Amino acid sequence: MISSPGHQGAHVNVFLELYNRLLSHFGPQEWWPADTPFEVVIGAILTQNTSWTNVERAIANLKEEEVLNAEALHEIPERRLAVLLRPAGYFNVKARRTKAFMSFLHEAYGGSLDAMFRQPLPRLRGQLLDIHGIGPETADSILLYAGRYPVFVIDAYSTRIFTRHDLIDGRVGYREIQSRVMSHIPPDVEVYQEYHALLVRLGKIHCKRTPECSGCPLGGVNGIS
DNA sequence: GACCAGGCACATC
DNA sequence: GATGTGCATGGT
Repeated sequence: MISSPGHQGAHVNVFLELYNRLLSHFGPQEWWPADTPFEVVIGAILTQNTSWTNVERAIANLKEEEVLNAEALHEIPERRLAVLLRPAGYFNVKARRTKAFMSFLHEAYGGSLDAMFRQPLPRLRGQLLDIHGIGPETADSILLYAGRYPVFVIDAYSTRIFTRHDLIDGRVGYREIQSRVMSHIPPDVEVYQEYHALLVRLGKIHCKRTPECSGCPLGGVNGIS
């Protein structure tokens, strides 16, 4: 639990309040579900607009074929990779994106994730965004969960929850939402990881389509349930 | 059978 | 800059 610095009545940090309530209600989520940082990176690409259970099947295929490593994934033909990625959906797209990342990793860092993660945050974030198929959420997931950089990940769930509870304006962009959150939460890798995971946990069951969102564990955050 | 899932690139206006 | 569309499997 994080305590709010200026907790003197009128100015409550609603982002912090939300985090504390989620943590109390659900407990630690212990994300990202992966054995290695490399697996986090690949999972981040594969989970784009896709349920995690489908990603798990594709990851299992990669492990089965023993290609879930920097060398083998760089060598494997895109066509054959696509077959293994089939259960994750968009398999042709994701095969291309995975190969694009592998090309970058080898050309820029000799295939070494450790070397890549030695780069300063702004530089590496820019490099990741330049890779075909890696957008803001995928880049930030890689940075936070694989590289342990203190960046907050914004996704469809967090956007919906923040909007629904009136913590942000519904139409602002990714960077705007991200900076809004990060300006309210001290930079801490563990907290950022946990917060994002908790938002996904909540988003799977609430803040979806019904206006009432009955039974929401957040109750009165920002006066809105 | 419709709708959804831990996005992104690209075309068009 | 905003909006629309293709990409694809598997669960509810």
